[in-house]
Amino acid sequence: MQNWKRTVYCGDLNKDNISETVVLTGWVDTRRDHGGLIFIDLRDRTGIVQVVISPDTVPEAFSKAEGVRSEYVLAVTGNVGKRPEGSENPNINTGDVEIITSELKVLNRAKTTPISIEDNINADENIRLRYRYLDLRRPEMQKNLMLRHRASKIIRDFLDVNNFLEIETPMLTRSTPEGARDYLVPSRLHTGNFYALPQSPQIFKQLLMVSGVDRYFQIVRCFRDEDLRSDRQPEFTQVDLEMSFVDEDDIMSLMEKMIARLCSETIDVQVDQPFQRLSYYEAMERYGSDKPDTRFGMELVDIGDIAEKCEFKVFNSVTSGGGKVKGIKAPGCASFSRKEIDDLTEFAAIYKARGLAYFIVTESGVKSPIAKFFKEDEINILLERFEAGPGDLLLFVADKPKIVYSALGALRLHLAEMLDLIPYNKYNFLWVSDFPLLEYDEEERRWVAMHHPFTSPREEDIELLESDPGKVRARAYDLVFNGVEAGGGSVRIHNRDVQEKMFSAIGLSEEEAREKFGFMLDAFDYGTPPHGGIAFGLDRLLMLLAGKKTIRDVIPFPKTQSGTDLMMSSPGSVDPAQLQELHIKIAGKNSKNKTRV
RNA sequence: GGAGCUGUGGUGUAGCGGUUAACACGCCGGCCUGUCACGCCGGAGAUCGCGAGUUCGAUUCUCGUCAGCUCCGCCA
Repeated sequence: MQNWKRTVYCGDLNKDNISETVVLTGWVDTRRDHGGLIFIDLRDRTGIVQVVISPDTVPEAFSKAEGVRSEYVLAVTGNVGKRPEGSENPNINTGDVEIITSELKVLNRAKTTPISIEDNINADENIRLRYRYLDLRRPEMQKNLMLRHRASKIIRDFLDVNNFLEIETPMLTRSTPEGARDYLVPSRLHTGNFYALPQSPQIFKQLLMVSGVDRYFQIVRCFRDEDLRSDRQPEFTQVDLEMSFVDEDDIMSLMEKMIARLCSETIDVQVDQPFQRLSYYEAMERYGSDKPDTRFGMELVDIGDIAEKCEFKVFNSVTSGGGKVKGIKAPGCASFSRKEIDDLTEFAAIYKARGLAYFIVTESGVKSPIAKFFKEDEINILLERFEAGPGDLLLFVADKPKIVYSALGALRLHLAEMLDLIPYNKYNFLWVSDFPLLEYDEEERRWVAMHHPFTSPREEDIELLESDPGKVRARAYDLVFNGVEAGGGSVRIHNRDVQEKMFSAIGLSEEEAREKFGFMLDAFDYGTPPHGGIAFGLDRLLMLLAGKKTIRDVIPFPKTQSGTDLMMSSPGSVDPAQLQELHIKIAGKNSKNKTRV
């Protein structure tokens, strides 16, 4: 009686195993049938190993092997043999050995798969998502799953050693004002009332500090019902933590150690500490972004002073109206055609820039429709400031600061990508800090918290909360990783008076504050330690560590851009009886009740 | 809510106002005892996302629609 229990993983075999008898299980990666000899590459999550089946020695196994096809599930018993001289395969880890089959069992058959199980396939994401279980069978996706596991484990171990307690917080919680749109869950026991899924465990972790937990963490799913992007999913995972009796430097320096360890132990990259720090204002001025990609230069250059004096009306009217005029140098792009420059203008228009002025720098001077508005010395100062020489192209945007930043910031990234100026082997981390506590929301016509309403203002700015809210600086910091916001946190308000002032600054009435956050204000009355914390987007960290362009590649079962799951067809309709039980009626004729097949 | 790109055998692509819709991989059958992108021979497989319009004729042009992706808005 043959025992078919696996004794070893395919990818773990090497010279040391030679002459061992092993039992392997796995999927048929490829089958090479030479008529008189069959090779099967057997694959499991560790890799592949070549299995040889000879008709002379094992005719029964051979005839079974003839019927085997790709992705069949097999168990193979055999001897680990050294490959014949010259037939080693240096391309695979197990290439020195092969399995001389003695017995073979087909555990299951497989239809031809809609996508092939190999790396570098170019299949439509549509199909990959519909057959996600097959997509995940591909080695690169398996690698991502393993990376995810490794990363969580490294983080968990690091935080454990540093005295953090892993504590779970509720998933059924309540909707609070501010922030993203909530996912709601109807309450059956309380007709007409709803739970909300957490956008983050923010309030709970602060209350845990009140409880004396001192250091908390959680690797936790969060939910935000907003539109999706390549780095945004409706449910995503945060590495969430909070510490008592610390200031921002304590948090940042500990987190730098954690991130550095994560990088070294997952992708063997050593990152320098301390991380670079940049103020929000400096980040916006130099990169046009609060999450600058600092792997390359191409910084924005301010020419407000020259614009102010020049004859070009568009420029000087902007400066006199409180706007900004800034530019960027596209190195070696003087040869751009009219069409290419038009395309850049169109690109800038996405960010509401009304125009894109340009200077083409040549040996014989500057060519530009607006050059005539500038004096020669103004042009020279300008070229010097950009360190521009013949062959370069200068691009300018004049507008409200916000538009100048976002248009040029995006243009900077766009050009860098176009010109292949981004060193993809670099891993740059930086902290952006000194954010404004509040920003004015034109639509709602009120101040809103830039981070969240529990972020502490700087001590010396507290008095400005009432007089000049826009000037108040927050004790907040974001971790930026290769131009992606990978995390953010702050020192929190731990004082009832300040918290009430904050609520009032964002236009939350006393009644509302009491109704929505009364429990929190109450908690602050019972001895709340100073505390602060941070949360990282685990999916984004993994995306960057894995060198992927979207977090979907590091999420086992992600949603499409329209928030659907193509594999299980969610969201889906529910039985009317379920709705009735919840006292819910679907209003409106446009209610979608279709089920995808 | 908006903009752009994409949609052709199982997969990835080519193509064009009239084609027998082409190619590669895969698949099926045959041959093959050292391959590993195995090789050789043969074969099957596509109402060109869906709907309407223009046209003698639409996979091709136009409009709409659906789906996927990228982005703006949104995302404390």
